[in-house]
Amino acid sequence: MKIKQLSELEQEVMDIIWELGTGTVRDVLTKLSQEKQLAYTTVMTIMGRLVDKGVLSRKMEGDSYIYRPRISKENYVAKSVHNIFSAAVSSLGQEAVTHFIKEIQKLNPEKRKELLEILDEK
Amino acid sequence: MKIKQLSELEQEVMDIIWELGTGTVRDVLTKLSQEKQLAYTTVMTIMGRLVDKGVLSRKMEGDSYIYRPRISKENYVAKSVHNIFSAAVSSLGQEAVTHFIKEIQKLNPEKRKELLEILDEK
DNA sequence: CATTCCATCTACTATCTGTAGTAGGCATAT
DNA sequence: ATATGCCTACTACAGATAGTAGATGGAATG
Repeated sequence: MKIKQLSELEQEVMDIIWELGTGTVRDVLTKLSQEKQLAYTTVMTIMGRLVDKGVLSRKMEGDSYIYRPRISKENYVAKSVHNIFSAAVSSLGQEAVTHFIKEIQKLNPEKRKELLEILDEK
Repeated sequence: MKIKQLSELEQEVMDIIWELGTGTVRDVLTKLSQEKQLAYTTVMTIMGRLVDKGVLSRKMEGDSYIYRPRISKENYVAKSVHNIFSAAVSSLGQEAVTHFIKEIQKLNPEKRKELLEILDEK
C-alpha cells in the first residue's frame, strides 16, 4: 500500500477534493482559479494522473466524471509522513531522528505539549 | 544557505567522501565498486554536480583533483531534516507534525529516552 | 612509442511536472 | 436541424533531474 509522492499541483488538487468531498474537473478548476489560472485541460491531466496514482477514483455521472478521494486526508498524511520519515532516516542515518525531534521542539509550546502527551500515553 | 536536496547516488558519494575525509574520483569509484559498477566518468559527473551544488570543493593536487566536503555530515543532516520537515508541514499541514511524533515514538525505547532528554533540556 | 590515467565536454535516455491544444461526442438554445 | 459550447480522450511538448557514459586530448610511465 505504497503511497506515491504527489507533486505540488497534485497536492493542491487533492486538498480541494478533500475539502469538497467530491467534485468535477470544473469544480476543482473553479476553486483553483482563485489562485492561479490554468487551462481546464491542465487540471484534467492532473486529475487523470491522480486517478493513475490511485488516490482519486471517478465515476461517470450524467455527462461528466465525478471524482472522489480513495483515501482520506488523514490517512494520506500519515502514510506520507511515514514515507518521508523512513526515507530520511534511511538515507541520512539515525542522527536524522534527533534533528526531527529538534524541529518539532522548535514549534510552539502547544505542539510540544502534544508531543509530551503522546509520549506519556504509551 | 539553502541546501539542495541530493539524489540517491549523490548521497552515496557524499557518504563516502565524509567517511574518507577527502578523496579523488578514483577513491570514490573504488569504494563504490564494492556495491555497483559504474564508469569512472559517471562518478566524475556526479562529483562535478556535487561541486555545482556547493557541497563539495576540489583542489588540483598533482595531476588530479582532491575533493573534500564543504559541509559536515552533521550540518548537512540538520539542514536536510529542516528542509524535509518544513516542506512536509507546509504541504501536508499541521497534522503532519503529530504523525512525525508518532513515527519517532515507534522507534526503540532508547530513542524515546533521548527524545525526552532533549525536551527536558530546553 | 604504447599504454594508462585523468579532466573536460558532450550526450543520451528516462521520468516527472506543468502546461495545454485538438478532436469528437452530446446537449441545449435558437 | 443547426450552431454553439461544454465534456472527455488523446496527444504533445518543454524544462528539470538523474543515471549513465563515450570521445578527445594531455600527461605520465613503462
